[in-house]
Amino acid sequence: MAGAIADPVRREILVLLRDGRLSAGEVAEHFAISRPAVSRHLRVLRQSGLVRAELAGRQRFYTLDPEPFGELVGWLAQFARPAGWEHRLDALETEVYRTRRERRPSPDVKAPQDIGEENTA
Amino acid sequence: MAGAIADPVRREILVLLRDGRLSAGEVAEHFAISRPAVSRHLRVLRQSGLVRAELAGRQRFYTLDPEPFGELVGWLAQFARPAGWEHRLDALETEVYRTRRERRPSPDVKAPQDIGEENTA
DNA sequence: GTAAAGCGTAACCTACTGGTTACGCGTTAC
DNA sequence: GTAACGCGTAACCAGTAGGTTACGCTTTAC
Repeated sequence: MAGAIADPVRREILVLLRDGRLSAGEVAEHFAISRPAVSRHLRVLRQSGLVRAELAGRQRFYTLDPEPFGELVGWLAQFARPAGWEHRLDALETEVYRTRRERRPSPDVKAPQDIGEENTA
Repeated sequence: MAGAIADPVRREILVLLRDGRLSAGEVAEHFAISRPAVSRHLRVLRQSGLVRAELAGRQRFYTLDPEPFGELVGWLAQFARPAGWEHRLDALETEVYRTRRERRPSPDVKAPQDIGEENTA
């Protein structure tokens, strides 16, 4: 997870995906490096759970998954000095998880199909 | 900055330092790796501004600097879905910076002496 | 059916990272 | 003054990360 964010290209991919889903090719267009290189960055992001891929014909659309970010923020929270920030972040994290559950009400709605990933975060 | 957090040893060092300042040797005791290896991790943390060293005789005491954490949290905030979290984090960040200023009221109080670092964050 | 498009994987190479041991420098102890 | 302590740096080495090109598979277009 932290390692996934350490790379500047991956961070930029995350920013791109912030505004909506993009196909692998659309993501690759934004970079000077080769498409396979971008493809591997996307794989790292997938495996750390920051991004989710959905198959649509011969294309793969990538979407942000906000959940793991809350996890990192939760870890960072223990280092903040000002009293109160930690509690507020706890509430915030809870909110993140709740929102996630609400976004996936029934797991059998598989249109489009999610691609399985080991999630080695 | 993000790279500094990516390493598990460095993350554990930060956790150790959370409860107060430690000398380089005390930090090293907690790990199975050699002292020079720990020393280099401490240097990375210093250069990314996450940690500050103060000279005391032949010892070097390390302290957390909470400020850069707020920076990372601020970056992460843009990826959170639930409405409201971003604003609350903005306020939180402000609080971090304010607290930091208050902790260093006069820069000419140099006892103990801070060690300069390029801060290549 | 055949060609092209869209992605991913494999194999390879280089550069960096993180570990080690050897060493040097300043500080404390005696 | 001399020895021991605390810590950092230097030199070296192995493993990993990130880049490239070549290739293969599935889907769309004709």
